[in-house]
Amino acid sequence: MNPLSLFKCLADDTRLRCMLLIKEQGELCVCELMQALDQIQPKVSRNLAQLRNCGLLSSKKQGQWVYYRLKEDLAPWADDLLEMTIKGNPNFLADNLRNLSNMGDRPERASLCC
Amino acid sequence: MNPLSLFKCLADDTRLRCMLLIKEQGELCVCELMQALDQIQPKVSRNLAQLRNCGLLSSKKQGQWVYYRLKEDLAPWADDLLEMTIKGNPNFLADNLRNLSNMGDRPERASLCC
DNA sequence: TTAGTATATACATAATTCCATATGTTTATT
DNA sequence: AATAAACATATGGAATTATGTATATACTAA
Repeated sequence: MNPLSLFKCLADDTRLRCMLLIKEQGELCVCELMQALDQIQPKVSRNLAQLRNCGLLSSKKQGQWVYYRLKEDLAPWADDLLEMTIKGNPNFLADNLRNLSNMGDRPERASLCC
Repeated sequence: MNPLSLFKCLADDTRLRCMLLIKEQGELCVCELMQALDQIQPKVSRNLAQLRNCGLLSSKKQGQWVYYRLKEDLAPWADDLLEMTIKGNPNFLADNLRNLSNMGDRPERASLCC
């Protein structure tokens, strides 16, 4: 992960919020991100695909849902950078996290039930 | 300094290298950055102006030269982020620093002579 | 099998960003 | 005063990026 690629990925509101929300929440599926960001599905999906292609996210399919999380081998400096961004901007995700917690019928995770 | 603005500023090769070089060197003038980056003057100048307009850099004129440095009140998380980027990518600036040290006739700084 | 939900992607267009060239301003030098 | 160096900026156009719509795939449930 070279720094220019990382910053290009983060230089878009949708992608930045996706990355930070996933960093905070561990993993999220597309429909949760749609709700959190209040954005239509193709927009969210397309940007997540881009983040995965750049090596920032990985995805796993579970039933009808696709969960995205930080790539397991993400460079430590990049991971720290995300954390620092969250810590340094405590209100940046406030609306998105509220939308997420207001979401009814969030999909159950394998990690929660097994 | 909101995170999206910062990442947009850093999502360009010229601007990213300018920021990291200035972070490392304390302050640099336009002609030094031209040499370090091997880029023409209007390109460097334009991007520095953008970084200043976004609140990342400040400039001071000294004789015929204009020196750029990190804005004094730059948010600590942003400053730390730059440092982390440098530390996490030790070779990223190698070529630029070599170009800089090969530069003959670097302007003398007030900070060095007074 | 049919219908519905979740996600991905193709395509055309809109919006943004980036650039080289040309030119202007300021300062230093002769 | 005339020339040159350092820097800034305007402009038109090129290139990149982002978007909405439409559609396809995969899975679930009835």
